[in-house]
Amino acid sequence: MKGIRRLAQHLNISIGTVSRALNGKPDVNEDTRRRVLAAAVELGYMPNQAGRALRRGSTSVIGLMIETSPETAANSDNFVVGLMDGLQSVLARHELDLIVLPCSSDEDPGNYLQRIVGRRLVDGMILTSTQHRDTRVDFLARSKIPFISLGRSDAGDTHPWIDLDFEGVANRAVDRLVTQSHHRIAITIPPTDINLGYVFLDAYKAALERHGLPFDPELVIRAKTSEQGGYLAADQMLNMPERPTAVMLIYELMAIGFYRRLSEASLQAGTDIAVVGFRESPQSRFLSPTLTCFRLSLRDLGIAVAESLLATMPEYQAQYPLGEVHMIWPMELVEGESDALPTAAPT
Amino acid sequence: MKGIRRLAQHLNISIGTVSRALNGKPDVNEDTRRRVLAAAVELGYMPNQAGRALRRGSTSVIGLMIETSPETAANSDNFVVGLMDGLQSVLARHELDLIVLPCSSDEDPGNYLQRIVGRRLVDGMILTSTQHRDTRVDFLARSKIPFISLGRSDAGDTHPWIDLDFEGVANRAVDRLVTQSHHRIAITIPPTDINLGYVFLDAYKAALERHGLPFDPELVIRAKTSEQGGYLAADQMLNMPERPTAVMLIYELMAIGFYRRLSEASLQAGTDIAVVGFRESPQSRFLSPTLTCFRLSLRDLGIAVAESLLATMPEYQAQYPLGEVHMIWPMELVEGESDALPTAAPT
DNA sequence: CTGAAAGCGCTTACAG
DNA sequence: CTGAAAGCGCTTACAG
Repeated sequence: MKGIRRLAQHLNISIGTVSRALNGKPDVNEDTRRRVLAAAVELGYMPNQAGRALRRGSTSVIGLMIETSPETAANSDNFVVGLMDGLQSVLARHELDLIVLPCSSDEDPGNYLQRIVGRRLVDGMILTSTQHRDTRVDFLARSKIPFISLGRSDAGDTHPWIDLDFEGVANRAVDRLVTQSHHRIAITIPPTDINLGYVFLDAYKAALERHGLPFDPELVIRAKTSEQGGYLAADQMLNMPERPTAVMLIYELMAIGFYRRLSEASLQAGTDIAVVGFRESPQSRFLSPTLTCFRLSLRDLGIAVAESLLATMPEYQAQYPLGEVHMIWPMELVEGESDALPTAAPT
Repeated sequence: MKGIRRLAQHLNISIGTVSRALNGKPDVNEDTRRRVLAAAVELGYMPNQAGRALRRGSTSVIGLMIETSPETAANSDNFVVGLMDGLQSVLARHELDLIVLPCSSDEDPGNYLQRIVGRRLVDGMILTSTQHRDTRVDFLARSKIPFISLGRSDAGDTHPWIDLDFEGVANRAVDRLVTQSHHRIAITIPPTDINLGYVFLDAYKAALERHGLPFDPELVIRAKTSEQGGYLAADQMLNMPERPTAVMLIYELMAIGFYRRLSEASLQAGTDIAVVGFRESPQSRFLSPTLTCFRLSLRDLGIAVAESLLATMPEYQAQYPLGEVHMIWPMELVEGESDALPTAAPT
């Protein structure tokens, strides 16, 4: 005898009553409920997930899909782990559990997701590393499972998403650099099909145009979003016939490699070339020079993502009347030393 | 009509035969099997996890528990994400899925684990951030669920574990520094009860003793395993009346903050103070000066962890006859510039 | 080789 | 307020 049956036998009542007591149903004698709850703790009873999910038709589990290929591992994980606490703080209100679903580099993300969703492992999904053309989005929309993506895709506003304010970042970075008299401003974008690369590039072009600056495709450097990518980006820039005087890095960790390459050329960020990073991180504050970048609260973002997901789930949408969320998450400029040119470069 | 029933109806055969065909049972007509497999793909059928798990009594899911408090998030995640690909490469052989179970900072890790295991969400568990006195280990041992911990605990060899070679690292680091004529060698250890702090400290003491150097408790600096922790550790060292000439940092990211504080004092690692980091990471290679540290393959470690876990599971142990694994994972010295003192300090 | 049936551990209408 | 029973979607002895 095990599970709820054992508990019921121990108390000498039916399993139905035990279940009702445990699940907080109203029509249970208060004394019975107390006895059941006490016995559950005493015997360490936990309802079997499979039995419960099968009967209920839902799992009370929300999945967060990440990719674990060595490249993405190096970047996005810090970001994603930072989100989790915020996500869980919302989900915990409703006794929903968060599980992270890592798609290995051996498996196609689309297939992986199909397996997870097809098996009904989760009630809702959160996607990360959204691609420009992302088949996962189409699949989830077709399969009617509640989901939200962290990042837009070319599917536009046909599904819930929250994305970082790449436009704002590009605008303010370019404004700031132009004010410092820079007019050859490079950017790095990821070499993959991740959507943020597209968004950032467009925003950069628009910002240049606003300032009447020409767009030079040579100044768009495709580089891995890693320390090494930063190193190689710096290398590429140093070898340009007409060297840019400023650069915007799309990932904060790239700054470490970028700085390294500069130092090998006896150059320094801030003094010899202006560098603006993307997301503020512990690293950015302790690098020398400190990195000018943009701040956001990962916890608050996690909370917003979770609430926006719940807003699409029938059982919870009354509590989160947000509709289908399409949201740009603001980021705040943090001034560092990396673009503080003491004397503005002459135009 | 849905699930396996729909598939069976579509093919006009019984659900039993469908199940047997899908699960590769031998007593199925090959033609029938082909038709079933084709129809499953066509209709996008995936067996419902709850139904399958309930019937089988096992989930085919392995859990990897991590902690998502802001502090641990900053460190261990890079490490853990790096493991995942190796873990999955082994688990995939047996159609086992890896899920990551993040314990939020609001919840007690022991309670969290009890909930997960009690609900039978997974067939086996991998623990990380093993504490010196780790109640999770005791709980898992009592509940008879297969598990392995990444890191030893004070429970000793009563359960499977794989741990990094802190002893070897401490030995080689001290040897190397002593050869460079250092005799005041500091170390940092985490301010928490995580077991690696204990192991590292013991190994450090033993290494000093081997060289006939006195142990000075003042040289053991408790510092957060973060950039900021590194910064504060450097600060503390600089203010010591008798300043250490070398330091071993227990986490690689601490070097960034450590370097920053040195640069604020117009000092440099390698020239003014020898720094040895712990695990090699992309950062360590791109810092200036590059960090002397120790290399390991996270993928291979992940493979070893997964295989050692399977070795404890009845269905798989014949394929992985490793017994109960207690394993120290070797690490290889990577020479950097951070402890390359051009002129040895006089004794 | 295939089908009919039992049963995994729950939750929840339904009777009483 | 409680109990007995049905049934969620599977897998697997058991018959044939």
